[in-house]
Amino acid sequence: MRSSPGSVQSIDRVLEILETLSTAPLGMSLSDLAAATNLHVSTTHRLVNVLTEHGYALKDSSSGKYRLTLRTFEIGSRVSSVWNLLSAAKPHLDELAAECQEAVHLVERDGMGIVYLYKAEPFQQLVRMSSHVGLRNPMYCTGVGKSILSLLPQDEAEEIWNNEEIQTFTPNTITTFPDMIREMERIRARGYAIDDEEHEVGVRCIAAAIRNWAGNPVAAVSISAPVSRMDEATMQRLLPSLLRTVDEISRMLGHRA
Amino acid sequence: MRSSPGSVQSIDRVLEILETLSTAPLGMSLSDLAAATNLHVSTTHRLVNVLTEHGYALKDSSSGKYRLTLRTFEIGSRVSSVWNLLSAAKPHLDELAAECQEAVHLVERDGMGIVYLYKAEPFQQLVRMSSHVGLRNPMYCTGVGKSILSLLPQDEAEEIWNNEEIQTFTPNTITTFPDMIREMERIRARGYAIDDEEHEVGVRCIAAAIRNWAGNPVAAVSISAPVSRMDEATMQRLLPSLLRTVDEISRMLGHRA
DNA sequence: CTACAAATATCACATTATGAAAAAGAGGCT
DNA sequence: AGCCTCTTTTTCATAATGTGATATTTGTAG
Repeated sequence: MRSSPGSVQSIDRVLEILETLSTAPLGMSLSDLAAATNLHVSTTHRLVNVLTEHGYALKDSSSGKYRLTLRTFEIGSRVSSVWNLLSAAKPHLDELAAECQEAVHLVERDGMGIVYLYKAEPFQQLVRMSSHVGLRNPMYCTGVGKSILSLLPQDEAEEIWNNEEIQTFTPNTITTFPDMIREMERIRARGYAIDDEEHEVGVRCIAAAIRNWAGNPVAAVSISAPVSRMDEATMQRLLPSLLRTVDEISRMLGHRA
Repeated sequence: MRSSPGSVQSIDRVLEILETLSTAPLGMSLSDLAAATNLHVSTTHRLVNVLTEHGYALKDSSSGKYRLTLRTFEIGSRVSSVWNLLSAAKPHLDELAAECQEAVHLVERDGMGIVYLYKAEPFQQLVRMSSHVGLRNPMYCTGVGKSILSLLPQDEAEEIWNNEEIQTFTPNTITTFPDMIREMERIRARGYAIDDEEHEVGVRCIAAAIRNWAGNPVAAVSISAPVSRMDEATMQRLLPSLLRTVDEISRMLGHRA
């Protein structure tokens, strides 16, 4: 009896182990791992050993705990879209960050969410921001996400909305679909999105989408700053640079306006 | 009959599929994938579907080819050592790159090799260099690798050497162990390593190791440049900054001199 | 419309993964 | 030391699981 069409027990389990290990910065003992995954110790041992033999995990000789090696990092960096986007975008993003003297983010759409691919920060601008390369966030609560969402076909946007577990991160978070539809119209009308403390209190950002050769919004760029430094006037001042940057990157991906 | 102790066929196979897909920037059709992995189409289909259902791969609707999503990128970025090192090192590396106006690399040791974690480049300094974040290289042919190797216990260094398939990348590549032992002594004596076109013709670099709380050389930093810009005088000029940088990072990891 | 190729689904079979139980290690306490 | 407890590793009989030949569907080109 197979649980669902196209499911292989041992693989389901080993992937769960991989993901569990990835969230344990200090590593996990075999029994921790078995407890966390609800697998028998014996089974866990066998599976984590397979990961070890393939170089994905190792057993720290001093602590005796299992943790991930850089193998997943290596493979993750090879994902083609990372390459394509980063090589096209990096110089532009560094330039934008230097020009604005604020943190600049590049994200790519991945399924129902977005993943941060790059973060350019001006020197010593040490504002604590929860974003970092590799982080996955939903679309509805971030400037970058909303800018992408607004350019998708309505049914696709709705599907993404419905698949998301809507959380109220701050008082400003958009939590109903009608509100989001109005927001998406505003974004399309002005050509950029604003995240006004919708995900993190105290952080405001402006964002715009990058389009590929087919015109699809595959990625986005944002400029983020504490509200104190990001008032209406500042946003208007930074906007042209942001829009120029996403245009230049879009063109490098083959987009024709 | 199990092929080797601690081996699970379906997992071995799915990992091979994952790795194969990671090297195919344009994606692969099911039959391509089956051919590349020597698996039956039917089996390949089942396994790649498991990856798809877990969000690691997707089937591009226009081309019909399978490729990896950003899931591995996401998980790879969570690997704890990446976090620890990068957060400690990033500002120092950016500063070093700005100061030297040359490309700066941060690598971490992973098993028998090194993996590039970060690359800081001064503006518009577009020299083609094969290195990029996520790349894995052997130790014997890179400055960063040699600087780490030189601080390992002799038996460990020898084990790494023996496990490596030694390739002659350039006329300067060190290809015999006695030569490497002498080189390691030189590196220990002066406190830094030089890669004098040993991996790539035309690229010279200076490198030094980062030590953790236990004194182990877990990572390294290098400054790379075309030979034309990296003569003896330049190296002597850049060295203090490099050594100061690795010292600062080592201290942040708890190393006491 | 037909033919061919590629992708997906089905299913009987035995190979393969499973987990109980036993063995081997690693500390901790008297 | 020696004993006890907890954790990790190995073993092995069992049947549940993954396998791949075959069938079906889908897609593409002539």
